[in-house]
Amino acid sequence: MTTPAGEPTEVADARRVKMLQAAVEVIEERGFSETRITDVAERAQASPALVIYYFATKDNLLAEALRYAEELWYEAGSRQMAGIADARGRLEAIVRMSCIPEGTGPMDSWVLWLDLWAQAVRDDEVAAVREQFDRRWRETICQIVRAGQDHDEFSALDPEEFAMTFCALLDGLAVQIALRDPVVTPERAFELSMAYAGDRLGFAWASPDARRRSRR
Amino acid sequence: MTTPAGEPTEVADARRVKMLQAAVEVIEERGFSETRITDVAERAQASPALVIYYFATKDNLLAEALRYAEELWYEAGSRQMAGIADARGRLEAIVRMSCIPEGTGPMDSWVLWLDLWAQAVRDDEVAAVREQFDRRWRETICQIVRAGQDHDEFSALDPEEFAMTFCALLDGLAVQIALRDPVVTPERAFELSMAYAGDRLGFAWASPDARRRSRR
DNA sequence: CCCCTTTGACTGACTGTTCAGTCTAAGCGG
DNA sequence: CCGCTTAGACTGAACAGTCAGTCAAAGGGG
Repeated sequence: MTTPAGEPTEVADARRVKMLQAAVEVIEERGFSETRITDVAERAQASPALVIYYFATKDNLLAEALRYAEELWYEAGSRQMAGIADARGRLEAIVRMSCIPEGTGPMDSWVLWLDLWAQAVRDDEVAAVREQFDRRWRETICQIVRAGQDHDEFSALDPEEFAMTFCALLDGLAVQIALRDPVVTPERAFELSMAYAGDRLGFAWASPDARRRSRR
Repeated sequence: MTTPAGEPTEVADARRVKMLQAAVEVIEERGFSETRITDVAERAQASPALVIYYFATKDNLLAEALRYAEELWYEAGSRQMAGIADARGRLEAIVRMSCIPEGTGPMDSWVLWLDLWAQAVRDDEVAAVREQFDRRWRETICQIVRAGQDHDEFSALDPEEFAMTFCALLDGLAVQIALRDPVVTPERAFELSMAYAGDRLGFAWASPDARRRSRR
């Protein structure tokens, strides 16, 4: 066995996290397949050999880095929603987070997800991370919808179906945002998402172009 | 200059296309970054050096391969829509094509698009291909909507806005389909897309679970 | 003979991984 | 308190393999 044995020390654990953090950053900058162990090692102030010492193989390092990033994203989501009582507000918070990059933490954009998807096609380990992430994401939406329905904030519709469609919409918009499409700006994506949610869930969403709508 | 000079011969042009076709196939099988010149050369029954002779660099080859694939996809779309008179039918045809893999030609799935997106983040040439593709795709949807509105098939809404949202929805669903998500099957994606379109554009879409809906 | 096409052989650069061994700190018998 | 041992953390240097791109030369049609 080359990996650290038995119980991980606190020191070793901190190192591990530092390397994962570094890996996430490098993947974002250079892309998944262009990420070299040396880059990660440099950023984590360690030698390439040490990185292998901790993660055994490059593939494993990258897979764990994606897992770590997913966890970060999810925690950020929970933090955004915390303290918001009404379902509509929670939905808005989460949509805003998903559309408008904030620059908090190492996940300042969706570019990582594009790499994740591309890799998930052929890499089973990455595919598992992707699937779990999507499941959790849909489940989060589902819970918000159900809570809103219980408090008569939202109209009665199948939460599963709504989540499936809504998450797909958010994913699709996220692609445009990540690739900086000149037409689909983050703000526009946010408005479109909320307009859809308001329409389906039955709440009024005051969009900036509400004037045009109110005329009809 | 190492590339074939002046006017391309018919023979040389056929070779070129064969190589592009081969490249697309290899990219689909192995992924963009794992595609080696040797693989493409082998499949096109040529030597690696000849591939370089035609395309100068690997990056150029791959970029042109993506352009070629985009063209194929677009032609397939036109073929699907040809002969369908009503806008609703054309929309349905195009959504079906985008959701349900057919296996016609080298584009038997969306996996290529995931690679395209991931590469577009850092490669300007690929980014240009992506942007053009998206623009054309949205424009196609726009035209269908406008045609439908002219014949009073569809209700009056902003075609641009609809196209933006609808294309994002299709993209998001395509991701799930390409990654074979156990929940979002191709048929389900097709139904969800058409349900959304019917809802916004104001036509009745008889979904398989129409019984449940008609009860309320 | 000339020019375009094609190739096999080669190379130079890159990079994941191994390995032999160093350094540090803790455990422990005396 | 001291020396000895052990184990984990860590590293520099080398290895082995890969792969894009080069080049000199051959093939072949006009």
